[in-house]
Amino acid sequence: MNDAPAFHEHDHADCAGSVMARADAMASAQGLRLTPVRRRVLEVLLEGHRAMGAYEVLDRLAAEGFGNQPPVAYRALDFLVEAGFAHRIQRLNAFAACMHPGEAHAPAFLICRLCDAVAEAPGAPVRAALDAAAAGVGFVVERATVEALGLCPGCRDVAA
Amino acid sequence: MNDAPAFHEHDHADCAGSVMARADAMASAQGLRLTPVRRRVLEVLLEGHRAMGAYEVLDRLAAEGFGNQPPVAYRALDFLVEAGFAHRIQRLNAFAACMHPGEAHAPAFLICRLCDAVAEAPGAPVRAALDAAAAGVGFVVERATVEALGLCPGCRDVAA
DNA sequence: CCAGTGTATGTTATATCATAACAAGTCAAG
DNA sequence: CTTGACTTGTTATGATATAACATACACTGG
Repeated sequence: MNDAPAFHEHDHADCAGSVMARADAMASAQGLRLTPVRRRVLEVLLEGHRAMGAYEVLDRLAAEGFGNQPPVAYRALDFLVEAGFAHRIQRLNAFAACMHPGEAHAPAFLICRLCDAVAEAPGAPVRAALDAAAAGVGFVVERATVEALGLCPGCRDVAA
Repeated sequence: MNDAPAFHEHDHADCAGSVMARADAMASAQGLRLTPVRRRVLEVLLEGHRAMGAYEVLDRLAAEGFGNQPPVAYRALDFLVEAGFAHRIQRLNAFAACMHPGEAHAPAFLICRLCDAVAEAPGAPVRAALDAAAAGVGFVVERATVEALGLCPGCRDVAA
């Protein structure tokens, strides 16, 4: 976990497939049920390879014969986040597939303001700095949200 | 900017007053108009000394004869955030007065999940770590959101 | 002074994001 | 084959946020 695949050229079908395979393995190993709806939501997130709103995901589900009410999407998304298969991007009120399921990580998100791509950067050093700052005032950090808005390599070049 | 006043005992009227005075000075210096609505919103945030939702602020405004529609609150809050007099806390969909107006800072927020107090911690080291991680993949960080959810000193003791 | 311009405020309406509560279906263990 | 845990579906509503337009205010140049 030391690069940000979303910003590189890559065989996306392949990368999505491998993430999906790892998620399957993890789910089996932990007794989590990756049901059709949940599986499909994860696939949709992987296909999009970007942060997607719950209602956007819901539209996809509805078009494929799943339920068409918000809780259907929110429940599947909440499950995926809880299981570590997806992340919630607070800044966008949106969700993105985790590209490193199973690997312990404290992700920092890099959000391109032009193309909306979202990449996970190694967040451990960031988290360490945050823990240190918090410890200075006696605060105990349980969960951290680290999100950067800016320009990805491609859009930076285009903008220049 | 090297502590988190929200978690300490302090003369709050005094601290709010001094922040307000600094905001006034800054606004004058920069030609920003700290109008009655905007001023009152900042006062409300300072009085609460915690993150407040836009509609909570709006209720206060409405009770005092200002407009009672959402845009009134959102516009004032957006102005304060833009001017650096307040911060938006993404995690809570809420706003908090900036306790260090005018000082350059990259705040990291410490949010107590029990008492909802919000403090600003020194975020420069965190930001530096984030910039480094982003630079590794060619991403340029323009704005960063760093928010930690956990326990403040007081609630940690109570919980123990 | 006062007309013109830009900014701020107020209001109506609506868009967007999210969850509570309950009903019905699925499936495996006993 | 029934019970219990979980998942999915649906209805309804709550919470957060903004678009669009009208009105009021305040400064500036004539």
